[in-house]
Amino acid sequence: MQQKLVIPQHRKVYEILRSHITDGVFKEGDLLPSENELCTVHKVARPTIRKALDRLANEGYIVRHQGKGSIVKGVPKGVGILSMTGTTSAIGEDNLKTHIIIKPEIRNWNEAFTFPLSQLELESGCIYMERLRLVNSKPVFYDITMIPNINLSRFTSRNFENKSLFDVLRKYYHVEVRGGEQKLLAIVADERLKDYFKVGSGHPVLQLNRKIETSRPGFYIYSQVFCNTDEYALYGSF
Amino acid sequence: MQQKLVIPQHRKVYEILRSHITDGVFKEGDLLPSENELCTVHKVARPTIRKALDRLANEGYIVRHQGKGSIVKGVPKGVGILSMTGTTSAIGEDNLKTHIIIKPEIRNWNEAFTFPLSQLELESGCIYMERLRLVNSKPVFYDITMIPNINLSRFTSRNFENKSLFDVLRKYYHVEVRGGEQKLLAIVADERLKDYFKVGSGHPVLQLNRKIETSRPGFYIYSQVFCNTDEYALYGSF
DNA sequence: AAAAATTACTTGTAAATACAAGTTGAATGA
DNA sequence: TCATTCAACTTGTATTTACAAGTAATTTTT
Repeated sequence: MQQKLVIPQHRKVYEILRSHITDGVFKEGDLLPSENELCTVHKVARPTIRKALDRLANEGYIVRHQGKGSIVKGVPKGVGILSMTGTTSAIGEDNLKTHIIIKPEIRNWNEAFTFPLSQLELESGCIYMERLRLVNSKPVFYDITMIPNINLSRFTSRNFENKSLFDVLRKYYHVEVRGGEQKLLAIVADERLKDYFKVGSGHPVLQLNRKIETSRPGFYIYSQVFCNTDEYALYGSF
Repeated sequence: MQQKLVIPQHRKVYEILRSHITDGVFKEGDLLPSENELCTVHKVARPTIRKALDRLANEGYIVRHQGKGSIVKGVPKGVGILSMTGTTSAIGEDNLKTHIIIKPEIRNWNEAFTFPLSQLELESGCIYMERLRLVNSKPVFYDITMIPNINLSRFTSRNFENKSLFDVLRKYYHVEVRGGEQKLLAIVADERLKDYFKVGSGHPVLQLNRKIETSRPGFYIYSQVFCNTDEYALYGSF
């Protein structure tokens, strides 16, 4: 089966306007050309233009005001760790340092935190690693990552110091992250976390259990992240 | 200024179909009546029906297939509280009971948790309420909600027991939630939380500070939610 | 000069019409 | 019987037309 090769007009207009916003041709606060102007420019009828604008408004690129016009709101703002895949993409590389606690090694697994595993995943074994992440030299994240050992040759011999795991997967294994699910809870630091985060007894810690979908069907990445939110609260937008 | 009293047809149709899905009249997997059938039933033209269906599809209630029809997908539940606006939409009405701790009342405010306030918001005062949410008869959420007192006539006299705040805002005030931002952290239960959640000293609690955007420009809802994640972890997909 | 009305825009809603394109099952043919 | 064709659906795209309603600046009136 072929790709749909005819791209509808309203989609073309959407793509054009969208790129004009992301590229800065239209900046935040700007008034978009009126619907009728856009009609003549793109040589389509108003409902077609409106369909494109509907989508832009829906995605947060613009806000429309009856009687005034459509005002550019800019690119929908950055998503924090709660809707992102890795720590690096949320915090940024500059302030983030990584200590490898346990280098990637092949293990058996029985379960991935609270997520059930498929037969194939169980049989393949997992690549296990533990990392401590420092934000501005302070330990904030401690994460355990488990990846099914499927088609990842020489993975355990790669170096992950100060590198994004997901960049490696994308670059060398063509595995792209698509989304995922996560469970959040608050716990009390155990001995290990007290040691890593250098905190006292009874210290609250935020825990995330995540199952991350990839572009490879049936290939999931499991990770468990512990956060010390004393100084850095987790941020997310939706 | 008056409320907008004329509700557009496409909106009415949307509300009807949506409630039919949430109430189980249409169940998951069901085939919705065809667009033309819906036209005759609701006595409107097809573009009007399509606009209602567009929104339902966009919000994940239905999936449309060219040549086949629109298939009901159910209440978009995949998204938990982390990407949703209220507790009700994440947990579902059935298992959720609400105790009003402080009924909506008008107050002054100096700050909204960690979020800065605009001049207008400060001058308008806020509607303040506190609620305890029970999931399967166990206290799990305790939330403080602050809403700017702008154009919300008779709001404080409404009843919010076991009702979704956001449904009320949508239905009676045409305020729709667009998105928002939130900060998450883990804390130790204070005396108040220990009392509400019936937990002992040193109990970890998950705290969310949220600023929620609405369809009204400049109108934000602020809420602070405390969760006892002992039995129910917060769930989210991205 | 200040208030009110007008006018010329803007977006919002709604209908009627037409055809394209995907799906399905029944009728038709070999 | 089996495969093909066809007809009758479905949703998708697009135009044209019309009017409602909000906004803002201009003009007129007071």
